[in-house]
Amino acid sequence: MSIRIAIVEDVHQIRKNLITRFSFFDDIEILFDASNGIECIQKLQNYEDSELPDILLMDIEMPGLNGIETTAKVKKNYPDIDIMMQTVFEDRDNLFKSIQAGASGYLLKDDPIEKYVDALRDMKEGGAPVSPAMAQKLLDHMRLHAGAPKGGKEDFDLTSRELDILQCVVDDLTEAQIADQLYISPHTVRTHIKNVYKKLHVHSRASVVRVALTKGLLS
Amino acid sequence: MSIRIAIVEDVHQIRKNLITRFSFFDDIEILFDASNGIECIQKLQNYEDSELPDILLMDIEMPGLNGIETTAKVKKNYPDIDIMMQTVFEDRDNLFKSIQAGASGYLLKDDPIEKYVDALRDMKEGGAPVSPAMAQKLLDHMRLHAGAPKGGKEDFDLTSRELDILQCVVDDLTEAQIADQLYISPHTVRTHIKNVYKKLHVHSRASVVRVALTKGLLS
DNA sequence: CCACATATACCCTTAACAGGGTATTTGAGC
DNA sequence: GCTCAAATACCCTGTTAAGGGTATATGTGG
Repeated sequence: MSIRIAIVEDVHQIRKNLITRFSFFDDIEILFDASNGIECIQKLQNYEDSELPDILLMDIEMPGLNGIETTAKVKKNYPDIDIMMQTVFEDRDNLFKSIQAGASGYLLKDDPIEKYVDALRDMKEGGAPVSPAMAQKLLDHMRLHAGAPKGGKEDFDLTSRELDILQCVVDDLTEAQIADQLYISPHTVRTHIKNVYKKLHVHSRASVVRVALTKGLLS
Repeated sequence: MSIRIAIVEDVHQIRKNLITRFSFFDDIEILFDASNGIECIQKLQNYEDSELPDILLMDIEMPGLNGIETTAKVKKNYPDIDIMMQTVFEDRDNLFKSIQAGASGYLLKDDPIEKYVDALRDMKEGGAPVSPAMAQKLLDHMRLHAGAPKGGKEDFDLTSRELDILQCVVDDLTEAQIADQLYISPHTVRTHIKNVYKKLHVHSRASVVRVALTKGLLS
C-alpha cells in the first residue's frame, strides 16, 4: 500500500523540488502541499477521515503558524497522522518542543531523497526515524535527566591539590594566576591540569567547569 | 580516516559473518572480536589509548558479562569509545538500561550490512544512530516524562542565535565545530562568542560555562 | 627497603582562543 | 524611506591552552 503524504513548507522552490523528487518513488503519494500551518489545517478539513494523509512532512520554520504549533494542532484533531519534521540544523530547543507537540521523526533538509523515502517507509511501519545527530541530543538529554542514581556517586578520585586546581579553573584563572595563588611553578600547574583532565575524561577548561558543576565536585 | 571497530558477540557464526560482510567496506577496520564482555575488556587493555577502537559493536545478550554491563564498564574506563548495541528485539527495558550504561546507537540484528556501515559512519561523526522502532519508544517515554522548565530568571538578554552559541560552548565545541553545526562561517561564530562574552561580562569559555550553568541560562 | 602515589618542575609543538577592528545584509518598527 | 538590532563575514595580532614527553623529591604502606 502506498504512503499518503502532504508537504508543509513555506519555500515554494523546496516544495516543488520535493514533489519532483518523490515522483520517482511509486509508493509515495503526495495528496497536497501547503505553504504554512493555516493552509495545511484548512486543507486537511477537506478530507474524509479515511482519506487523510498518513504523514505530514513539516518544515519547522514557517511564517504564521510554525511547524511546532501546527504539529500540536494537527495531532490534537488527527492523532493518527504522523508528523515528520524537517529541520535545517539540529536545534535542541526545537527538537524537544517538537517531541512535546507530537512529532515522530526528524530529517535534515539536506538529507538525500532516499533517506526521506526510507524514513517515510519506516514511519508508516510505526517507527520514528530520527537523524543520528538529533538522536545524540535526545540520548544526552535522557542520560542527564534520567539521573544516575547507581550505587553511590561517580568518583573521580581527585587529590586535594587537584581539587585546588579544579577550583581555580572554575574561577577562570590562567595557569600563571593559579601558579601565583598556589605558590607553585606554572609548569606544575600545567601538570596538575593535565592530570585533572585525565581523571575527568575531558580535554578543555570549559568541560572541566561543566563536569565540576554538574557532578557537584565542588560546593 | 577509517573507522576502527571491535565486535563483541557470543555466537561464533554471527561474528564470522559480520567480519566477512564488513570486509567489503574499505573504511571499516576490525581490530578484534570477543565472545563476551570479559574477553572484550581484556583485549581492550592490550591497546594504547591512541590505538583503541572508535566503536564497539556490542551484542546485548551474552553469557557472563552481558552487553549492558560490559557497556557500563567500558564507558567508565574508556569514555571516548562509542558503543553500538545490537539487539534482536526492541526491548524497552534493555533500551533504557543501555542508554544509562552509555550506549549511543541501536541496530537490529537483521538490518542489512549497509545499515550497519551507515550507522557506524554516522556514529564516527558524532551522531547516535537509533533504529526507528527504538526511537519510537524513546519518544513515547520522553513525551510522558517531559516536564516544563522554570521561568523568571536573570536576563542577560541573549538573542536566540547567541543562545545557540552558548549551548555549543557549554557542549565544548570548537569554533569550527560550531560553525559546522550552525551552518555559518567560523568568523561569525567568533563574532557571536565575542558578543556573548560582552553580555555575560566574561572573557573565557570556562566562565561562559560557569555562568550558563549557575544562572540557568540553559536547561 | 621498596613500591606507589603525590607533588613538584621542565621541555617541546601545535591548535585554539581572545580581543581589536570593519563591513554587508536583512527584517522590524517608526 | 530611514533607523536600528541582529546575523552574517572577514582581517589582524598576541596570548593561552592542549598534548606529548621526562624527571626529581617526598612521603606512606606493605
